[in-house]
Order: sequence, then C-alpha cells, then structure tokens
Amino acid sequence: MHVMFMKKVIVGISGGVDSAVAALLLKKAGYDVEGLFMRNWDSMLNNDTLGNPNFQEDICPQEQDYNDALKTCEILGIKLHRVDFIKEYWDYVFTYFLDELKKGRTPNPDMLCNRFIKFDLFKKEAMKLGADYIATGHYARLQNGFLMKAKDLNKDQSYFLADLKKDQLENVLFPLGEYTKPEVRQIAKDAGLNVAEKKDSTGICFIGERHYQEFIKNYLKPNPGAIIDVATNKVIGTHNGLMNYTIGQRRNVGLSGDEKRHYVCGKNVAKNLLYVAFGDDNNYLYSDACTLDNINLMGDLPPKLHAKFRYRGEDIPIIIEEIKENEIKISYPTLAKSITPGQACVFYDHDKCLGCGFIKDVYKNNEKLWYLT
RNA sequence: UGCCUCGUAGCCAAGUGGUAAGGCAUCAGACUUUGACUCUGACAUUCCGCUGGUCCGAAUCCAGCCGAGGCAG
Repeated sequence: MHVMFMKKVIVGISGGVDSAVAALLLKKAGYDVEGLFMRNWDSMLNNDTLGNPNFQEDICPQEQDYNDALKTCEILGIKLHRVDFIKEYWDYVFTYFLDELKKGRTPNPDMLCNRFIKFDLFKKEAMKLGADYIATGHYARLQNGFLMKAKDLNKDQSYFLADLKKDQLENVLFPLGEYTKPEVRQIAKDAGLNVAEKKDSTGICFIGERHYQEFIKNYLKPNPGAIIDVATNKVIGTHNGLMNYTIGQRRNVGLSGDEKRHYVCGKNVAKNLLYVAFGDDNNYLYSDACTLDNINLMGDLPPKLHAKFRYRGEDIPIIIEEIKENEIKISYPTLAKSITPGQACVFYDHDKCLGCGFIKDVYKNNEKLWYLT
C-alpha cells in the first residue's frame, strides 16, 4: 500500500563511510533508496602520471572505491547505478582549475565540482533514474531551503557548497547534517558496513592525494622566475613557476639560510615574481579588506555577518562595504591572514550560509596590496 | 708567485678550546573532500676538506697539503 507512495532517493555513493551511512539512514527512514556511483577522473586518459602515488598499482583508487561501493550496496540491499563524467569534469572543473593557476590564483576545484557535477549533472542523471530526491554524504543541513552548517562543526562542509544556486538545493537531502563524524563511524560499525573503518579521503575530490607540484607538471609548463624579499625588494632565490605557490605557503619554496621561516605573501604574474616575507607574524600576510567577484547569493546579506576565507577557517566578522553588479567589497577590521585570490569567501549569518564570492583584490589601509597580483 | 679569506649533513648556515644551533629539502605520521597553515617524529652516533701536531680535551690553536674565491696595477 504505502509502498506506492514511497519517495525515491538516489544517493551519491562514493565508496566511503559517509555516503554509505547516508544511504543507510535514508533506508531506515523509509525511503526507496538507490545508489549512484560517479567516476570523474581517469589517470590514464587525463595524463595524471607525475606525482601520482597509485599509478603503478594494479587497480586504481577509483575502481577500488567502486568495488567498495558495490559491497556497501550489497550489504544495504540497494541497487547501485554508475555514471562517468570524466569529460565533463575535465571541461567544467579541471579546465577552470588550470586557468586559475595560470592567472597566479589559487582555485578551489571542489566547489566547482559541487556546482557543475554533483548538484547538476549528477542530479539530472538521478532524476532520469526516477529520483524524487538526491542525497549525498555531505556534512551540512538544509532548513527552509537554506544551506546551514552541520551539527558537527568540526566536519561542516557547507563551505564547499556555498557556490550552489538556490534551486540546486531543491529536492536535496543531507542525511548526515544532524550527526557527528564519530556517530557516523559508529552507525557504520553497528551496521557491519565494509567501509566503517575506511580512512577519509582527502585531496581534490575524485582525484585524490597528489604531490601537488609534480601533479601540476602534467598540465602546465614550469616557468621559473625570481623570488623577492618583499621587505627589501631584493632577489633571494628562484621559484619553479608561480602556479606552484599559494599565499601563506611556507613549505616547498626552497629558500634556506635564514633563521626565520619564510612565507609566500604575493605574486606578480606579469613579471613572474614571487614575493616572500620572513617571520611567522609578519605584517605582509595580513589584510583588512578585499573585493569578491563571481558572487553567488542564497539570501539577503544582513548588515552584520561573518565569513570564512578558507575551509575550516574561523568565522571572521565582516562588513559589506560596497555592492556592485557582480562584485562586492568587504572589510574585516579584525584583520585576516593569508587572504588568497581565487579562494572562496563564504558568507554566514550564524549557521546559515548565504553564499559566497571569489577573492579578487586584497587591501590594507585602503590600499591594494602592491605585491599581490 | 709575495699577500688575504674561506672549506661544517643533499642545500643554506650557527658555533672560534669543552664535547656539532637553526632553516630548507627529504621521509614517516596527525589534521584535512581545494591549495595552504598547524602539529609530532626521523635526519652529521666520534664527526666539522685532508694529514700530522699542541692540549686532560679541538670543528674551534699550530704546521703542511688539497680545494674555492679574492686582493696584489
């Protein structure tokens, strides 16, 4: 009887614990659950050889994940579909990733992946399969159509979802929003899921952990240039290409001999210069305002709000200074460290995520930082 | 060649008589669905260019040699 009215949910099954538990919870809640596994990266097709720790393995991690996903669905007693978006991922996400790097900026591919793959192509594919809803293992919540932080603030992933258009969140379920990670692990364990103890995946979504500088060499030509001490404007070394560095970075710069550590604080793409500053708390890393473009708003911005400038960063109080067509200028009187062009600034009104913008220019004392392109 | 300086781990670099700082790089791990930051651990077990010498004791003093650079028009 009621079976006819059961809502069908297609869950994005990745082969990890989170999506497995998401599916389990939905099934327990009485939904008609099916899984859909996505494969978006192929190391062979995408020439992903340098810096790839798994290249010599018999089975690539993506297929291992698929096998894990199959096993999980078998245990859960649900059907698993599969779809590949390898070309689309390259066109919509990876191309953007490389373009940003060429501009000397630091992209966040996973946010684009959510916007163009998971909550677009994947969703459409799920609808084709007859889904009323899609669900993922994200740690986030939805309330009255608004994206909210997860209960587990330590795992909250709303940051990565902030570039979604509001309608992309329609017919979406985040079953893990009310659970903490340890609880999710426990649920998996209690249910005897094969992935209960599987290590969380990190690195770029669908690609995985890589030796970053080597990984990029597969796609961009190294273009060495001078490293400049921002305080003295003197050349103190050579860099391997600006795409290999991001603001606030300390490691893999290759400078030595000074008793203080050095941090990347800026770039000049036109002149191919990398600026570094010495010392853990040097002023060159701090700023008090910036402009954002590619704005995505999911609600009206209140006068008082907070923002995250990086995943797992702290919420910093900000002030909206100016709103133009597709650009917003914000200030943060408490100062912020290592604000990085290309990264997302995500707006929060307490736990409610109101959208984001991508960092463009960075200012201090009303002046654009001259050493930061 | 008369004179001067220098030679410390893969790379920088402290230490100038008392038993080898620190940084970079590397490796392992924690943390982490971007890139980073942060944290933990390993990394010159007789060795500080080589060979002798002085001394209770030297990388540190002395001599010679080798090597690098510089001054000496």
